[in-house]
Amino acid sequence: MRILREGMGEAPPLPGQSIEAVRIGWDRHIVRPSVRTFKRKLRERTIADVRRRGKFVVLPLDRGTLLIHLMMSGDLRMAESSEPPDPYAHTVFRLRSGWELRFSDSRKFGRVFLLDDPEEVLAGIGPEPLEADFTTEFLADLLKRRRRAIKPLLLDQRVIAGIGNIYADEALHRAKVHPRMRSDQLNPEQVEALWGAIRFSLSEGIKHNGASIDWVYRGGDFQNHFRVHRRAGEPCPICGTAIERTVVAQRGTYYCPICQLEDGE
DNA sequence: AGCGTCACCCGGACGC
DNA sequence: TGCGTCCGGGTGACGC
Repeated sequence: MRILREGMGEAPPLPGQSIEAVRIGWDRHIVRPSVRTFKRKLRERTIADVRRRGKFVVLPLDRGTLLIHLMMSGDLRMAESSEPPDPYAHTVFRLRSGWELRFSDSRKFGRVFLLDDPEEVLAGIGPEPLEADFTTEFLADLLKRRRRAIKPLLLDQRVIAGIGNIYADEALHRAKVHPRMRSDQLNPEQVEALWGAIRFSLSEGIKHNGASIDWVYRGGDFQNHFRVHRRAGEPCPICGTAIERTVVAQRGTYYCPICQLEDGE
């Protein structure tokens, strides 16, 4: 996990930083415990590590664990206390070092948990698709045991961790699988292709520091590498056909009507 | 089990 | 120019 630094110079590593105080500008950022307890408990705790599990940023402390879900407009960055305030930094961890960890979130959808045991929240999340144990056989078995449209399945965090709308669209296009195709209908070649496509798309996103869509700049530029997502009307990079937009499970869905045939074998 | 719908939030795009 | 309205992103609650 990399925490971007705003402005010039290098931010100190987060592990080892101790929290002096927390400022909360939007109470509903804090899911639990209550804002009051959250602030009190965090004072003088030390951040021990920076990890990721699914879409959560995981900050193990000397006692307890912070979980932060950025949703789509959230952003974590380090800034010195003297730097101009960020009007969207609704939750700010002031550190003893004079630095701040700012959770900026213009649309206020993000959420923060302080838990004694992070498994209270993380236990329900599916396997990590970039881990070695996420094999094609594992994916094949998982898809075979369910009968639902492949795209909502990929988005279901209980099934596989960390795939969002962008990555589902990109992976399905790369694997040439129609977003509405039933998961148990994919043939072995399609499963193999999807396995690679999921891992490739997520790795690309990480390599590019994620995507910045709309006006919400989050440091990354993966949006410049989308093949289909948000590209309705533009040519498919494989066959040149115009990319189409449809809605699958209430989510905007972009696909190539030629490469990703609904009943295509 | 899995689908549809709604709520949450707000900047930008669009229409008048 | 200044309004009003709609959209979308991830998730959870709720009803079927």
